[in-house]
Amino acid sequence: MNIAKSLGVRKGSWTKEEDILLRKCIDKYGEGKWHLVPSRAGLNRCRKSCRLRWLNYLRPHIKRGDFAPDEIDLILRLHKLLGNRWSLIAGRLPGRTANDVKNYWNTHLHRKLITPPHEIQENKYNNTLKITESTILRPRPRPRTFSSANNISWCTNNSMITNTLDKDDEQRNKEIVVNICEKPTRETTSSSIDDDGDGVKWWTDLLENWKEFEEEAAAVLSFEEENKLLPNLLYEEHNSTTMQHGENDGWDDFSVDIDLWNLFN
DNA sequence: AACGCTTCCAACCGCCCTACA
DNA sequence: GTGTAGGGCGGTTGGAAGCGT
Repeated sequence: MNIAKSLGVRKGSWTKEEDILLRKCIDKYGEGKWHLVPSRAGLNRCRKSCRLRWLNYLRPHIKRGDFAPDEIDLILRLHKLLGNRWSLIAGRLPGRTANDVKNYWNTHLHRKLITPPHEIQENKYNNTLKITESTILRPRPRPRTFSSANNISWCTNNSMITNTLDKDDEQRNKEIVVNICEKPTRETTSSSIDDDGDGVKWWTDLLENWKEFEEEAAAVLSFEEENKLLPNLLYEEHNSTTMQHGENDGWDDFSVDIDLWNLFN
């Protein structure tokens, strides 16, 4: 049963007046205590609706408009590393919200990744996804978040990574290892992007070299298996971050706080 | 101009995690 | 240990806007 409906809570698009009321309320009381926000602000909205409106639209410094090539590149790389953990990905893109990133992925990048480049070219004006057995994506296990750095122990053995995952997940985890070990340079990244100004070449290369990726990843994985290096690598990356408590500067809510940016540079 | 189809994105939904009683 | 409430997340939806015919 829909509680919102049963209580007569307003739904749908927000009006300017509602935005003003919500903004005033947050200015006055600060973020948090969302259950109190509707009454404090005088809004006939549920707490979740208020929170979402603030986080995705009203919060200061939110960037709107097209994604820059650098941002697209970062999204592609982070998605390869993290999967659909939009809040983590958005945390690495100043001014972008998880919803923005998710929407951008679903409307622009996802389709490109699952449609071969020549088909995109051919279907320039009608490149909708053909639903076939091979293009239907199975749902993934819901990603878990970890509340403290102590939980870095999740990677103390490789079995955790592959336990509950399907084949796609295993593939992605191989890629994680490749990413960590190779640390692709910024120069190669930028030049790939600049080739077409659209960030397309990077993933085209990835698709073309998929076999190589697989082979390298398999080799690295078996090496890891023998030497148990992955946990140490991650742990060192984690410890190498020198940020003091409270200095996260917007890089919030990344419990397994590997410095991802460093991984890419 | 009108219609139908597609794309985009703001907002909602349901679930999970954590804290606390 | 159990139940509950609040916060947060990813997946999905619905309507507006854009586009082609």
